[in-house]
Amino acid sequence: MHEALITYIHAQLTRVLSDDEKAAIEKAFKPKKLRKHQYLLQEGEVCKLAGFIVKGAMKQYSVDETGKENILVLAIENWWIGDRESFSQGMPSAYFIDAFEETHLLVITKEDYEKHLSQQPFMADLLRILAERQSLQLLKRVHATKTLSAEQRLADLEKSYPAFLQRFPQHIIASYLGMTKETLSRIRGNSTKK
Amino acid sequence: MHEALITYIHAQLTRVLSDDEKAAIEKAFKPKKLRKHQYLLQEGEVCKLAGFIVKGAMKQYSVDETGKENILVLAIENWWIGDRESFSQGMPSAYFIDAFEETHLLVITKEDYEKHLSQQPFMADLLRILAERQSLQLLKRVHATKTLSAEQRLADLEKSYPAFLQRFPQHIIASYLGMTKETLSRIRGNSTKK
DNA sequence: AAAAAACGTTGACTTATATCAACGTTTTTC
DNA sequence: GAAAAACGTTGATATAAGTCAACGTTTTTT
Repeated sequence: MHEALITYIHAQLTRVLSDDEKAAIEKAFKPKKLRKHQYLLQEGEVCKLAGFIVKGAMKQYSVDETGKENILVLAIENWWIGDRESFSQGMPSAYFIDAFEETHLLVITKEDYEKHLSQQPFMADLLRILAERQSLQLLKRVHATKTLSAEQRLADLEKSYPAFLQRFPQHIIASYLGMTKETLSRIRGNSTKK
Repeated sequence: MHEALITYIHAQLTRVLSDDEKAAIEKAFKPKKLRKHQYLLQEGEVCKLAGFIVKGAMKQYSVDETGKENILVLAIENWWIGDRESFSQGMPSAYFIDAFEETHLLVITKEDYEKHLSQQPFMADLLRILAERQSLQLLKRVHATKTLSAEQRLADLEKSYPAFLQRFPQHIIASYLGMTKETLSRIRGNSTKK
């Protein structure tokens, strides 16, 4: 059940976990299955769960006045999902998170984290590593949106996260990249032709 | 000399530091003064220093083919500065970092970190807290550039970091916000008039 | 204090991307 | 397996913001 997560943590820390550490993880994280289109979080709710995706695909997005979805985060196997700000500070979320396919998660609540993992020193390291990596990725994304054209941003995604392109339909990718589906369609036409 | 940094760390950790911990900080961080326009880092170099700004103001930016500066990060007192990716992975940086005013830093090298701070458990917590905060800020910034107009982004900055607006000239702010100085000028005209 | 550089504003024009709309194809639902 | 929904493409048009250029003001340099 928890092998995927344990393997993942092992890889992040570049060391194996002790039996105690594994046991703590198994106690803290509970399996949760979401059907396609099911919400993990809705705007206005406090995010009670942080999840590790064992299988499936999810998206995090906001919805504007006109009902348009604006996709901020895409996540597939071996990614984390959840609104961290809402989760850690207990404030209402501005986002929706839902399953784009049937998705199998391992989720943890704040209470289970406190109870089983907060005293584990390896967790401070793991959380630091994950936060640092995420902040590097996001800085690149800020830089990309400031400096690259729509076409270059697509090329960048193709290079950095090709899996997303196979996994999500174009209108989702377009929103993630900060352009309309029409623009993405035209851009793809160009680069395929050349 | 190091009081500002110690006070800052104290605030982040929400606990006081022991004399030992303070001593480790004082050994690891060295004062460094930069004159106006002096570089801390240039594109292509490996970032050897991470700095805490005691007094002054700095900017991190890339320069495109046409010579245009694209400002990614602005930092003033009590902010950190440095290219983390280059610093921690030893790769050549894509960015310039320079002092916008005469600036007084406390800087640390990787070697001094390893020697004096890497065994200190409080550092894992501090680094985690900083990385988590940064990643929340960056996610907001990604969201803002995806969903807000130039005018709304300015309003957002006025609300979130008013100090920047007093500290940096408009063409710097404009670049940081991802617009031209002309657009910023016109936008300010609008909101002032109303 | 003069000269040079940096800064901010305004106008005319351009451009990348958005919007709106129509239509064919594929996938999902019941 | 028929109906509905989701998806992708293409065309016509609109628009926010960029570019280029000129000019006055403020700040910095020497």
